[in-house]
Amino acid sequence: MLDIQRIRNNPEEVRLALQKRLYEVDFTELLSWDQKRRSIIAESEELKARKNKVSNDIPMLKKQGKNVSDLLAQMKEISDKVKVMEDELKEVEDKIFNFLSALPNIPADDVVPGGKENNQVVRTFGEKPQFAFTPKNHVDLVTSCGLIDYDRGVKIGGSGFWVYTGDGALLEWALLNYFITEHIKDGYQFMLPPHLLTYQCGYTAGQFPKFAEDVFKIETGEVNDRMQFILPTAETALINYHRDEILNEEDLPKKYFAYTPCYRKEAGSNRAEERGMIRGHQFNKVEMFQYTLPEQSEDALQELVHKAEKLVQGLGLHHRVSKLAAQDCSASMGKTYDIEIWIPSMNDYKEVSSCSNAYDYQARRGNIRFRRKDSKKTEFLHTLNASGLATSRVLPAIVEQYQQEDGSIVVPEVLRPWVGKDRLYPKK
RNA sequence: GGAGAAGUACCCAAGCAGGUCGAAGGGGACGGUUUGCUAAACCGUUAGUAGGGGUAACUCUAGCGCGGGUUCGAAUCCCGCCUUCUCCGCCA
Repeated sequence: MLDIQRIRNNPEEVRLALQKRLYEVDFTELLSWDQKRRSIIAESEELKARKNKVSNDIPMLKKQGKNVSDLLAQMKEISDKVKVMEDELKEVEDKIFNFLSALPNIPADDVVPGGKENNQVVRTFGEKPQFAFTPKNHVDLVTSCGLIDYDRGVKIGGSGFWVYTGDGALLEWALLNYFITEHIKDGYQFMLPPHLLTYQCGYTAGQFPKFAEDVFKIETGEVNDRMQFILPTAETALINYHRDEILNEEDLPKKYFAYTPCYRKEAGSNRAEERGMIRGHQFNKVEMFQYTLPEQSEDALQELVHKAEKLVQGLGLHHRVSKLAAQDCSASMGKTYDIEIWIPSMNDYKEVSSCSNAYDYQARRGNIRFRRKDSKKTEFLHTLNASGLATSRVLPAIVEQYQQEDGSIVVPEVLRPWVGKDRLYPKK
């Protein structure tokens, strides 16, 4: 949600800022609604003030034995008038709300305009591994080593699902344990939220109303504000944890992380190049989340990016960090860095973490504020989220980057305590 | 799943046969008097918030779980919903 006051005062500035993400918007209608809204309020409140005053006087007049029937009739008239005005007001406020709800966040000043093609690689870590043999792709590797069962995954869950089996499950679980351990070391609080969320959660996060088609809804409610859906990311839960709250300045920042599976429809995105576990309807992710003071969110974003990178580095995997161009940032976010991991068989880098600063965009939608210690004033806080990490591309990267000529896979050192093996071999 | 009860400000809690009730009382917090210091005692302050108008002082509107309705007037009456608690049943 953008601040309507900002649009009211500088419509052109906001329009140009949104244009950076190739989003065209015209505020003339909005501004006329805004004008109308305020004039209705001014007029109806004046009527209400009068009505309140007279209504208060009526018992006294009655006590004095005066005839108040004229007054009652007058007040009835005013009451009816106010009612009509309030209907009008609600109508125009709905229009304003719907308009504002659909607007994406304003990109930060240092975010470059345009689409994906303008993303900038900020830094890279490691080198592309060179193989003295013909490397296999991750689908073949995890299948031959018995780590993932794709066929039976589809059999029991339908297209886009897989099953982690045996050492594969251990390897997956080891990754999650590794991430969790690191976040706890860094002072983040571990959270396990519900996986079913209410409509309001999706609204606050910025997924609704525009992207409601991307999530799995469950049957219980058809009406928008009663429906529940399965979370597409733990971010959706964590942003709502402090919804409608006023935190104290000294309690910020709040640093959380959560593990949840993530469920996404991914409708229409089944591309041949994305076979395997690169894109599925369900994947495991540990998500970091921060609520910060506005003046600290920039540093917090850097911290999150470094934390995500450190996790990939700890695994010894070649990757790079990209700063996204305006259009490639998701709607709620003002600035985003992606950590992208090298997948040899695809000859490409794939996102394993997206680290974003939403500034006050989500806080406005969720009405999440804090109180300044000195001035006692309330302000919207800033929220940030970063994957740390999603496993569904880390595991392919591990098996591909660590594969050996005999088809076995070396287990990254940091995972060995949990996997209990240092190498995984193909089944006969 | 079935049956009851309840949701009032930071917390507890009165009000609920509609009319100075934006709300008694207590606790807490804050300020003060007293005091060598602390405690106690006493006095005082204490909705927060959102929105409208105004350069401002200030002023008005909304608000007693949420949303509607009745009425000149609703914390109080009516309807719908949400949440919590208790009891019964069922179950990992």
